[in-house]
Amino acid sequence: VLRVQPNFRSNLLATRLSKLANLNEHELGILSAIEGKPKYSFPENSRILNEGHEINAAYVIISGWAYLHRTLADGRRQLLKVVLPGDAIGLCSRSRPLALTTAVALTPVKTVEAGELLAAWSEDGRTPGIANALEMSAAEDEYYLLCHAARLGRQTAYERMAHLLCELEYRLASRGLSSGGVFLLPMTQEVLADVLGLSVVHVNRTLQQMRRENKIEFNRGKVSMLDLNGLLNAGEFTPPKVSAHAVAG
Amino acid sequence: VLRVQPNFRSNLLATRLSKLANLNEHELGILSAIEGKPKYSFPENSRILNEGHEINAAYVIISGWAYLHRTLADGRRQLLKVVLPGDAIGLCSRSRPLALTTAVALTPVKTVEAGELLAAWSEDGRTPGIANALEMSAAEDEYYLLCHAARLGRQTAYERMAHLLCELEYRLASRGLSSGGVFLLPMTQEVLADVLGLSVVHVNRTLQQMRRENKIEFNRGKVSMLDLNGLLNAGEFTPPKVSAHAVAG
DNA sequence: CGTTAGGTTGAGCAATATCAAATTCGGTGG
DNA sequence: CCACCGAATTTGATATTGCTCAACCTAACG
Repeated sequence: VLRVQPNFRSNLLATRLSKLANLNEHELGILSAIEGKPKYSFPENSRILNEGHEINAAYVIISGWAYLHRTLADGRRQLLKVVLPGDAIGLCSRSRPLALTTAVALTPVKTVEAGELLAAWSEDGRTPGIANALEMSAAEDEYYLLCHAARLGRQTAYERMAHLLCELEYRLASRGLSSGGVFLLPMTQEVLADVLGLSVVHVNRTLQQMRRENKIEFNRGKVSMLDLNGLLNAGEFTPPKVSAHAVAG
Repeated sequence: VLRVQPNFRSNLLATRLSKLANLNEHELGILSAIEGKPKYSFPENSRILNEGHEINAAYVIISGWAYLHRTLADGRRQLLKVVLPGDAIGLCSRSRPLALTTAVALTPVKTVEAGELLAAWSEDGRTPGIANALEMSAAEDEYYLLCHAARLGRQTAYERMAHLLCELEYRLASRGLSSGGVFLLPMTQEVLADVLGLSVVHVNRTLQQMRRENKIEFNRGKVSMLDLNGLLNAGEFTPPKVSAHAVAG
């Protein structure tokens, strides 16, 4: 059986960061060393960070998905960021940082500890590429968060869903985890609802409308975006452009 | 006539940053020198940054309010951040940065150019206090943006309004621009609607409900929060706590 | 097979949007 | 001082989107 898409990629970190800035051999070495470090496993639904608690380690996700969220007193929940393989959690340069949100494993998650990234970020001299790439990555994160706010504030259910799918596809593609609009999406409709600020029922109906219109397939955690252009248009998704520097191929 | 609250404060920047980290005399000197620099004026509704365009200067707002926003193809608009006196616009350490959102003057705005802040941020050795304070400030900005997303995604109109008013009061108070829940709010209901992801009419009705319940007064751009606790509770507002470090009084 | 989590469906409802008109308010020119 | 103007606010009526509740279905898994 042909695997449409790998669940696991080695070189995730280097793949991703080298698209954000030019990295030299030394820096690539550091990144692959980080990926080779011992793995920390977080079971599904376990907490990786607690809002308000001190952050003790910077992690990079090697496999699995996570999310940042906030919960209101009566239980209403809003996801604030979907964290993909290759993303960091708790990578933060201020001193004695407190977590601004709670982070939870959406699937079983494996991470490596990535203090080296923090070191490479501050010590500008010897790892300018990594420092640069991390800066770009942080800016992209901010961009996606801004988009998230605009989505929640001013888009309809259909538009939100389209925008989210486009965003995920785009982010996954840059890690080699999506191709041709086909990717694994390990989210229940309830989780989607809490990303998009909608009810489960309405998410269900929105997905059905997209299926009816032949925009997507979505079964057993696998999405196929049949009409990527249509969705990009409906959701008005625009990929991040955070710097005027070009990255050499 | 007693002025309830000053429109203009000298020492805005030093006031604000010294609440975020301990600053030495040298650093306080740098900050007040920045505030003394020549002013750039932006008329009401003029653009300060354009999304996607390169950022050429870092500004600090000395007087007036601004906002960051994004607009959809059909004109729907979502404000993403309200920028207050003492806040920076375009303070950004990556190389050749592009603006992630458009910035617009909500009122006439005066700024100073603040390249010194960028310099003080990177050159860690001699201005650790400023570097630290800027780090904290950036983290608080992120916190407010996360709150904004949660507000838009999962709170009711009434809760959103309560949360926003509490946030603004809190941020203004740290600059000496609010006391006892009384402050100037230079926003039309239409702007409030675009902050909160609501229609103007609904903003109007929500404000009226708050007036009826004696939670607020809001006339001619002046807000009095008559029941601060009630509003904190209704909006579930929590001030940012971004670091475990205490700041010496 | 039975159990269970997740997905689907229908009916009714609540929150909020839209539209259109009326009113207030702060200027501004006569 | 007054009349007028435009912007902002307010109001009422109606429409729509998306929510809630409850039932039912399906597929995976032990």
